[in-house]
Amino acid sequence: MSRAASRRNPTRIQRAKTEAILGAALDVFSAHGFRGATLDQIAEAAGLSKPNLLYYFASKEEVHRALLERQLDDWLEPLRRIDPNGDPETEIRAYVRRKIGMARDFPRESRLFANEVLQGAPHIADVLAGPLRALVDEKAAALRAWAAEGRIAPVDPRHLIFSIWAATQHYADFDVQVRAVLGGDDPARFDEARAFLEHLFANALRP
Amino acid sequence: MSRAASRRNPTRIQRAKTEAILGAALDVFSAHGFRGATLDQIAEAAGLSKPNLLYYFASKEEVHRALLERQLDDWLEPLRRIDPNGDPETEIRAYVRRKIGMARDFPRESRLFANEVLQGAPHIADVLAGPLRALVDEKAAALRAWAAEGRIAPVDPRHLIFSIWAATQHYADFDVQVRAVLGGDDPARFDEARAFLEHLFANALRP
DNA sequence: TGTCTACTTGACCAAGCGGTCAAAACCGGA
DNA sequence: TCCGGTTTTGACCGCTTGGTCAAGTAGACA
Repeated sequence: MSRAASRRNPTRIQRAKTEAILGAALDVFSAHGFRGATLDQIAEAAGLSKPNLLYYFASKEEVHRALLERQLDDWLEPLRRIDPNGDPETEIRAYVRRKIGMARDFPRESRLFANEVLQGAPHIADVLAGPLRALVDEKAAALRAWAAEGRIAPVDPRHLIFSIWAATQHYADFDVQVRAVLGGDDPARFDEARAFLEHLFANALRP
Repeated sequence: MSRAASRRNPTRIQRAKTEAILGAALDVFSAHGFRGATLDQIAEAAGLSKPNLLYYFASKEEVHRALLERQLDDWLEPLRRIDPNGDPETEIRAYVRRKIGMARDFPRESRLFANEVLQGAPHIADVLAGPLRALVDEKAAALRAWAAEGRIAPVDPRHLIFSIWAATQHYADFDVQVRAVLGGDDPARFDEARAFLEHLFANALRP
C-alpha cells in the first residue's frame, strides 16, 4: 500500500504531515482560491516537497476536498446551536455573536467557503442542497414557530438567516474593503460590528 | 501607432471590438476570477483570436483593469443617490431596493468585485482607500446628522452601510447557495429578499 | 486603381502548472 | 547487522497559459 492517505491506521508521521498540509492548504486556498492556489505554494508552506505532498494526497482536488470536508461541520456549528426552546431574542443575539466571532477568529475558513461558493460551489454543491438546506429548513421552522407565537416579527426566516450570514461573513470575506473604508485595522471594528448587528437584528425582530 | 487602445480617436471597429472584449471579459472574470480566467476564453467569447485580443489590450491585467474601471462608477451610483435632504426611512428603503435590484440585474458585476476584493483587492486597493472611503464618509455624515436630529436610531452609519452591501450583494455573489437552500431558482426570491431587507433596515432604524 | 494604415492570424516561445517515476534515504524490528 | 516497508526527493513529462512576431488581409482615401 503506497498511498498513505488511504491507510486505516495512520502513523504519527502521517497524521502530522496531513495536518501540516491541510493547514498550509487552508492558508493558500483561502487566499487565492482553488484555481489560484498551486501545489508548490502549499508544499512550501507545509514544509515539504511537491512529490512528497502528492504522496499524502492523490491530487490538488483531493487536498481541497479533504480541507472543505474537515471545515464544514465547524462552519455550520453556530447555526446548529440555535435552540428552539430558548428565548428568541437571546438566541438570535447569541447567533450573531457567534458568527461575528468566527469572522474575527476564522477568516481563512470563511474565505475558503466564500471562494468556493463564488465559483459556483463545484465541489460542495451536494452539501448545499443536502445537509445545509436541511439545517436551514430545520431552524427556519423554529423561527416560524416563534413568529406564530407572536414572539418575533413575522419575517421570512430563510432570508433572515441569509442576512445574518452575509452581514457577519462580510467582515472576513471583504476584510480589505472594510479596513480601507474604516481606515486602519483597529480590531475594535469587530466589536462595533457586533454591537450594530445585534441592534439591527434584535430591533427588527421585536414583534 | 500599433496599439489600438491608445488611440485618441477610436474607429468604429475599435469601439466595437473593445466593447465585445470587455463584455466577454465581464462574463469570464466574474465567473472564474482573475486567475481562473484565460485569455483564450475571453477571446473566444468575444469572437476573436487571442493575438487579436492582445492587439486591443496590452495584457490580461490591462483587460481586467479597464473592466473594473468601467464598472466602478455604475457600481457606486446607488450609494451616491442617497439624498441627505430626503426622508431617512424613504432614502434607506430606496437604497436597499436599488441594491437588491443590482444584485438581480447585474450579478456579474457584483461577482467581479466580490472576486477582486476577496483576493485582497490587488487592482483596486487605491480606489477602496480613496474614492470609496470618501463616498462612505460623506454618506455616513448624512446618516449621523439624521441620528443627531433623532430621525433615525443612533447607530454606526458605516456598519449600517456594510450591512446593506453585504445583505444585498449576497443574493448575487452567493446565488448558488441561495438557490440551493431555497430549492429552485424562482425569481421571486429577489422580491422576498427586498421585502425582508426593507423591513429589517426600516424597523431597526426607527428612532 | 494604388497605397498607406489599421487590423488579423498561425506559428511559436518560455514559464508555470499538476502529476509521474525510479531511485534513494529512512526506520523499526529480528 | 540485515531486511522490508515507509517516506522523501530530483529529474522529468505533457499540457496550459500569457504573450510575441512576422506576414498577411482588409479598409480608407486619393
